[in-house]
Amino acid sequence: MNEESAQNQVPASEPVEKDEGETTTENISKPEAENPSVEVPAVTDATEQNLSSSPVFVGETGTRVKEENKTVETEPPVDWFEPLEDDDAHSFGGNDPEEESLAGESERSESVAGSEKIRKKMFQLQAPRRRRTHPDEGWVEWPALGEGWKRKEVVRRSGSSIGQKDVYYMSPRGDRVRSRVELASVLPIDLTHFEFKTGKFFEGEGQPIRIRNRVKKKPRERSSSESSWLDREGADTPDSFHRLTPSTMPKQQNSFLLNSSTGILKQSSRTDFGRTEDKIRLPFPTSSRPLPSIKGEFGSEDSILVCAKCGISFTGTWYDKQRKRPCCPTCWASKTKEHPMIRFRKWIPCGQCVGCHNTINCGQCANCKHGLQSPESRKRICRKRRCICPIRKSPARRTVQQPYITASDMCDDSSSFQNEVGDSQHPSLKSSDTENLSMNVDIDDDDMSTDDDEDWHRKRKRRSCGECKACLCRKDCGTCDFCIDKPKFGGSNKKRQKCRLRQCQRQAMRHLLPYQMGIGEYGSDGPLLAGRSRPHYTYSRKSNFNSYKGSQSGFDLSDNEDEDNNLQPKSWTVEPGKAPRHSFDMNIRNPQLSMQINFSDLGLQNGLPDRVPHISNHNYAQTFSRLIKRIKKRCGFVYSFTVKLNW
DNA sequence: GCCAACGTTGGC
DNA sequence: GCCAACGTTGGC
Repeated sequence: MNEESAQNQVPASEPVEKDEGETTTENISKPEAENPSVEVPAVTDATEQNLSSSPVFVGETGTRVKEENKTVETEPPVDWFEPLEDDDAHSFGGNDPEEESLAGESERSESVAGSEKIRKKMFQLQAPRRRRTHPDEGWVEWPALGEGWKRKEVVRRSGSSIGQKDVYYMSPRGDRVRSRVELASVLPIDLTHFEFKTGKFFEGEGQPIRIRNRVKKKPRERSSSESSWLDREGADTPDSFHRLTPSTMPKQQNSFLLNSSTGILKQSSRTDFGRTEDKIRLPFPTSSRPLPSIKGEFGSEDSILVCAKCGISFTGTWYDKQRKRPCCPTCWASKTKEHPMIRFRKWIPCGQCVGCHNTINCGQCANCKHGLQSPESRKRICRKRRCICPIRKSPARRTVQQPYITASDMCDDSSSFQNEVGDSQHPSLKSSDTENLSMNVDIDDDDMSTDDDEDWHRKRKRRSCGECKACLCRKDCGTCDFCIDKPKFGGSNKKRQKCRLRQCQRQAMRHLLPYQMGIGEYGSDGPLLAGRSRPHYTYSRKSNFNSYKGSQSGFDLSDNEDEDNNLQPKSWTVEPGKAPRHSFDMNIRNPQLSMQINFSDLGLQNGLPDRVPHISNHNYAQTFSRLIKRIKKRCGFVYSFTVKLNW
């Protein structure tokens, strides 16, 4: 490093160069050493200060641009190929219009720029200050491409792609080439067997011409949760144009596990299984290169990144949501920005537990047999190899006060995890969350397949069995509260729930079911009381109910109708256009409290007189009396009703 | 991109 | 504990 400093003839008075010298990696020093004759012009102090003191280097202000342009006249542009902090190595000193525009974009937003500055300053505390290299240094004669060609490798030391090594070529005419495409345009030879990264030609089957290391993913191989935000974020972020491996990120995520206690990053069961490794690999590090230790030296290996969140180095090209900083798979999985709290919504194998470490299929379990019977079908992981303490991942709408749970934390003591997640004191685990967690942790055959995306998909679909009458019904009743809420029925889309009539009789949450189901209407078609349990069922009819059925109560209880229909939602819904505007809540409660309806209160419950002449208390009484009779007739017992009338 | 609807949470 | 509200997902 000192040697390199000497070679670069860096003035000792330049603090940046001093600092940089101490952190320069071999990746840089090597080519420089190989080309010691390269003369490194001195950099003016003014420029140096500008470049070192501000995290925004490209056109931060008009003055800045002018200064830099002025500098260009007196000396070569500073590191035209190496990223300046936020830029990546593809930047050619702002020659790339796209990059220019992007840089300008970031600068136009003061708030963004401000936060960026803070972030960069913080990041600089972790990462060594980048060392500026001269554009003319580091070039190595590269006769493989012909006489006069030069090659250079540069390791990115900043920006979101920090740690990545870029290869550049320079033609005898001075054309700088940074990609195969550009090379092809400059060098009119057959580059079929030329590997840009290594700069070598391969013949025959020596090596694939270009290893993309990408999996041609089916749409369903990536959950929309990830794809959506990946796409969204990627589309939003300035550096999205050089997003590296977006489509494979979710899978790659599964390929790493971070033990927070040991700090060891290791490949997970996914890779251990050997199934995905063939098709999913990290894009930059070679497969033969061992994964770095937790203390892997920053920048000393290809694609070693330092997680901006936890500070752990890792291989790959993981970035946080904004792609602004490196983000290790574990932190990435959390999909939380800065907050150390995460919320799990999608299960991924931890890679640490017994199940994940088991690499041998038992051949006896249902999943193994399933695979043997129908190998073409979706593979299910052997039950013996199934992760017993999966990590839940995916972004949450809101950050919750949940401790940062790592794979190792859960693997070390999965029971504690269970206890932890079941802690009723935990805000995120109260009420529905506890149920959801227990629901998801309770893994059945399909819950932890080899494809966690499918798992998630199934979880989301588990509210529908697809077989019951309700699931097979494709038509909304148009009258239940959920239908009325729908925009197509003129609703405000606040409830956003499926028609009650179409709520799965087996798996829908019970509070979404038609109330009759709670007392056995669908009992013959599926397990009773399936889904999420609630103490009682409430069906609200608020002011968006504009009318009332001719039967006055909204309950069509005529005896000459099919009884099933009478107990279908449409029987208790109101019909638009006929009537007094009111709403009511009817709670079905303890069966032992039947016949507790105080009919005399019905019309006056809100202290209001019966303002609807043709609907008297007596009518209500009759209506509900008939209703109760019918329910009693069908079910043998009667729940009590609490009816609230909101006029 | 639209839309149905799943799943979650704050307010009550 | 309930539920209105709505962010988000997933199908099309």
